[in-house]
Amino acid sequence: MEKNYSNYDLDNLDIQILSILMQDASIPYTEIAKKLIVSGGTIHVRMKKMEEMGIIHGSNLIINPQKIGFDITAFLGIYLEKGSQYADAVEQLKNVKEIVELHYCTGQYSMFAKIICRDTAHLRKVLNEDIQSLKGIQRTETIISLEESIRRQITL
Amino acid sequence: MEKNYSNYDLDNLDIQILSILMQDASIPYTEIAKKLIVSGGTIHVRMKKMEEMGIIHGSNLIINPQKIGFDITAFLGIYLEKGSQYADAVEQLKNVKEIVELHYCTGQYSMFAKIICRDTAHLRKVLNEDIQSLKGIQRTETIISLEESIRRQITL
DNA sequence: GTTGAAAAGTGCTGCGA
DNA sequence: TCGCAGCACTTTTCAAC
Repeated sequence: MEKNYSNYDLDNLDIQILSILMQDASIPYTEIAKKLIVSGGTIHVRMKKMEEMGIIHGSNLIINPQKIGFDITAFLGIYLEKGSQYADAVEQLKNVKEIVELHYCTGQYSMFAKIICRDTAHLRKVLNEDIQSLKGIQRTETIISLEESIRRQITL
Repeated sequence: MEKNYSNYDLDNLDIQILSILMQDASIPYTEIAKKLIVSGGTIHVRMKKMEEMGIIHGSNLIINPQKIGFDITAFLGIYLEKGSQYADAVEQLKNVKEIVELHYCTGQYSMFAKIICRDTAHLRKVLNEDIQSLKGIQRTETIISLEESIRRQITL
């Protein structure tokens, strides 16, 4: 499905389309076409090209977790017993639904996760029962977010 | 715009609509209606209600930053000289476009940021010139993501 | 609150330049 | 390769249940 393009054959038009759609994916193609002074068909062709290039991976709803009862966002520094257990740990952690992001990284932690829970009891359950009990995980450090001050997309 | 609803008057239908749309926001209402065996109009009414409740905040494109030349994802632990400088620091950090998330949090760091940069030179510039030079910021700790193993929405 | 259908607007495709 | 025009589909609205 994914064709072989050079990573950098995006022109100004492509970038401008992305910039608009990254802020609000529900803006119709026809309106973008008007703004950029091209036809709607052109927007369509460019979008299709960028999907084939693997730049665009679909779209998703921006929801506010707190409004549906998920009150706690936390970051988790994970220490592995051995670095070589990484691939295994990832597979196990994929089953923990509360993890929304997981990174393999430099620095003191072997891995770094972002998790979203309903309340403190839920967080404790996830930490104790779902994560710290996994094979290869030595210990974890928890950072709880008290306020999300900024949340946005990159600027092109 | 945002009406006063209790935070928990979501029924099963609302939850199911959210679950479907959170995975792919481009699925048409008519198709959701078929799956859940209700009419398209009902989906529309429910979505409007959830927007008014502030649960849904729009939609956005899922893009792959690496494919458009943003190769480095990093997390930044930020130490403030005084905790009281938080509000001020947030205002300043809003001007740093490379920051995509910023949290006020518990633990050793006063604040915690996620940043996306083009390359190591870009990262160094952002750290030295844009962030560490700001008033009130004592020092920072950088964690670079070598691989994003998991990236998904919460499961309802 | 839900339904079903009609009206308005959008996305997609093929032809021409 | 791009732009235009027609068709199919989706969203939105509304009267009735």
